[in-house]
Amino acid sequence: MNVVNESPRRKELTRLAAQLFVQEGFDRTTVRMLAQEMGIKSGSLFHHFRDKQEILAAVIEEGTQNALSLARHALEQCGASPEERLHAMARAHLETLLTDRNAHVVALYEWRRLDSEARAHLSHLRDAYEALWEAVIDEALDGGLIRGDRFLVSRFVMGALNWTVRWYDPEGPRKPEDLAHELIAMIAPSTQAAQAGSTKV
Amino acid sequence: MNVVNESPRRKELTRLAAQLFVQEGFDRTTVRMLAQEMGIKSGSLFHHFRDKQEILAAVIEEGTQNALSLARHALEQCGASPEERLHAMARAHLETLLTDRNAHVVALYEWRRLDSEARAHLSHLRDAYEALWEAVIDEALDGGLIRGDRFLVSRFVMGALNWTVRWYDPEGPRKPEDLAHELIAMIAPSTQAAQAGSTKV
DNA sequence: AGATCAACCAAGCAAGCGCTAGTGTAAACC
DNA sequence: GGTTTACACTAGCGCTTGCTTGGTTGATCT
Repeated sequence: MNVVNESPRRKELTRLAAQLFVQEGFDRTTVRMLAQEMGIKSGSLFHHFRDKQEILAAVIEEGTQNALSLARHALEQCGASPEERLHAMARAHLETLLTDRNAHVVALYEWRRLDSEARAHLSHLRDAYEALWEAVIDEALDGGLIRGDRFLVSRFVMGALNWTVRWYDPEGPRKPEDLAHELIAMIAPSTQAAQAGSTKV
Repeated sequence: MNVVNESPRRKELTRLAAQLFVQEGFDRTTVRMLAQEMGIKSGSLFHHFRDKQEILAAVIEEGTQNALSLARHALEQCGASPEERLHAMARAHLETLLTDRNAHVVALYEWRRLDSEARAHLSHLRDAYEALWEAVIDEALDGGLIRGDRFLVSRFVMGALNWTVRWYDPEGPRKPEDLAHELIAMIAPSTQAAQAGSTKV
C-alpha cells in the first residue's frame, strides 16, 4: 500500500476524484464510480488510498493548499492599497472555485464529511488560509474601505464568494475577476470600483 | 398508503425528517435512522411516504412554503421604504434559516437531491420566493439604497445570507435580526443602518 | 538472470441500504 | 355489531456499498 506516498499517479487520481466529488457529492460517489473514471477496477483504488476517507482528505488538502498558495502569490503581486489587496484575494478565491472548479469546492462543501483525525490534520491549513482573509479584511476596515463588525463582515463576504459555486456559469460572459470587482463595488461604494461597477451595468 | 394525504402525523414526521436531514445530510440519513427518531420501525415509514424521495420533497415543500409565507407577512407588516423592506426580507429569511433551523435549510442545501419530477413540481414555489427577493432588490436599486448589477447583487446577498447556516451559533449573542441589520449596513453604508452598524462594533 | 516493486485485476465478503409483503390492533364509522 | 381505516409491526428480499484477498504483469535495478 502506498499510503503516505505522493506519487504522480496518486496526484492524478486525486484530481479526478475532486471532479466527481463536485459533480455528485462525496456520499453519492462510489468507489466503483471513482475507479471507472480513472480507468481501473475498484479494488485497485486501495493500492493508492487506504480508504475512501483518505481520498477525500487528499482532495481537500490539495484544494486548500492550492487556494492558499494562489492567494499568497496574488497578494505578493498586487499593490499595497486595501482595495487592491481585497480585490486580489477575492479574485484568487473565485478563480480556484470557478476556473479550476474542483478541489477547493470540495474543501468548502464536503469538509464536514471528514472524520475527526483528518479534520485535525487539515485544520491548520484551513486556519492559515482564513488568517490571510482576516488580515486583508482588517486592513480594509482600518483603511475605511468598508465598515462593520470584523467577524460578520468577513463571513458575509465569504458567503457571497462561496455561494457563487451554486449559480456561476463558466460558459457565460462574466469572469471571476468581474465578480470580484462587482462584489467590492457593492460593499465599498466610495471607491473607483464602485464607480466602474455602477456604470458598467 | 397515505401518499397525497396531509395528515397531522405526516406533518410531524416531516418536521423530524427535516431535523435529521440538516444534521446528517439527505444521503447519509437512512430510513432506519428516520424511523428511530420517529419512534417507529423502518417499515412503518412507508405507510406515510411512498419512498425516501417523497420525504425529501415534503420537507422542501414545507420549508419553501414556510419561508414564502413568512416573507410575505414581513413585507405586509413593515414600512414602505426600500431599506425597511430589504431589512424585513433579510430578517425573515434568516429567521427561517437560523431559528426554525430545519426545513428551509434542507430546501437550500439538498435541492439537487430531488428527482426531476419533484423538482418540476416544486420549482414554481421556489420561483415565487425568488421573485419576492428580486422585487425588493429592484426597489433598493431604484431607490439608490444600493448600487450594482441586479443579477450579481441579488446573488451576493443570497450567498451571504445562506452561508450563515455554516457558522451561525444559536447559543451566541447575535440574533437573526442583528445579522440582517449588519448585512444591510455593509451593502448600503449611507443609511441609518450603517451608522448604527459602525458604532455598534 | 534474478530480484524487486508499483500498478493492476478477478472474485467476493459482510454489512447496510431502500423497500415490500403480510399481519395485528385499536379506534372510528355506519 | 360488523366493517372500515389509520397506524404500526415482523421478517426479509434483492441490491449496492466499502473494502479485502491472493495473484498477475511489465518495467527497473543489480
